[in-house]
Amino acid sequence: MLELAILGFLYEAPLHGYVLRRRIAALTGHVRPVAESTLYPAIKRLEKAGLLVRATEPGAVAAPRHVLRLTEEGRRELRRRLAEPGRREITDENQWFVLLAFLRHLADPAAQTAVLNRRLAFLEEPTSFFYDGDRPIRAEEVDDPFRQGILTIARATSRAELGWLRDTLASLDGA
Amino acid sequence: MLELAILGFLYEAPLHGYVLRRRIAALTGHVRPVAESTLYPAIKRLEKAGLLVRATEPGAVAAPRHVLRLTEEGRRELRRRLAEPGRREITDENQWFVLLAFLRHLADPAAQTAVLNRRLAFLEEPTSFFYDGDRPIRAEEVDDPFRQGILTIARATSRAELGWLRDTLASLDGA
DNA sequence: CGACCATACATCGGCCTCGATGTATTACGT
DNA sequence: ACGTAATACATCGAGGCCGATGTATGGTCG
Repeated sequence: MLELAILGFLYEAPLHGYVLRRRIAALTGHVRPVAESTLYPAIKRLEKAGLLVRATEPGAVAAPRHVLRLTEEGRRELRRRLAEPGRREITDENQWFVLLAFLRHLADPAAQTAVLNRRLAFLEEPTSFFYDGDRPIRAEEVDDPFRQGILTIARATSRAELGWLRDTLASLDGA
Repeated sequence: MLELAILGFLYEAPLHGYVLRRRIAALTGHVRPVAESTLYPAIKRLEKAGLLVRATEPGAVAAPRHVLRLTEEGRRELRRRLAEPGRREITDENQWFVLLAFLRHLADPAAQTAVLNRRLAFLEEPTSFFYDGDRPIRAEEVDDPFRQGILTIARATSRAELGWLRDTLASLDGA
């Protein structure tokens, strides 16, 4: 998820770590902040894997900056990760949102459609949070107001996303 | 999050690991599956911390089971974690849902209200995913349909949850 | 009667993440 | 002149999570 965000932001323009950090904080930080001690090793990993290169520039404001730029391999890797997301990226809303934030970088509308269809299939699987044996329990049956909340909120989210997905798939198909 | 789920499920009744695993899978598994190799060490940690004890029973169907039971300290610890959640449990929907699933075990309605109010405060902070400098960008301004989706879905979720929160807070206040 | 699946638990190595801490510079208020 | 905050990067140790793999047993189905 972190690596995807790094690749995604660098895909558009080279950035140095500090700005990258603030972009990531804006994207996912209110929900799941990323520590600096997680970001910098992640950058190093990607560098070691040949997905990005660093160029040291004198610091405009403070210490010298390392401007990060994706290599051609890095650009391919982002597109690959967008086109072939793991199951977690599809099911976990946090990770899914990161993927969505960069899905525009997949040039082929058919590839974008394929990814959205995977999410659609996941959302259409009937799932609950609570079961009576194998039978999913509906919000109306639960007497605990907090568990009712979970089901209510999840249902509203699902409904909104299904609507958006169908609209977007239709317009991708039309285009 | 995992530990909270273990404590929460065991709070109501002693269970053995396998059943516990299936309960957790139902609660969070469709979004974020928990590997067995994560669950069993987590149980051990809690045992080592004196929060639960194991009793070996001959297996009804297969191998012998370890029936897990919370100690008095374990019960206190669940209530403590519910009453004083970390920031992540408030902001991350996945973790928040786990907390909500067990919030009923907090006997005091005032304590429940306090937790819901923390979530309310978080949801009322104006946040976006994308910024133009410091100014949050609204869904209507984004031309990328995928980023529009993120904002649309997040807004729908937020609206639904705010409605539920206000209703629930009102009824807790009335009770 | 043999294959396979569900039950039930466990370990190991590798990797990722986090909190704490450190270094250095510039800007700003007071 | 001095403290504090923001900029900008980095390391380290502790601990958590995962995939792979292992060990049993009992039930089901062809």
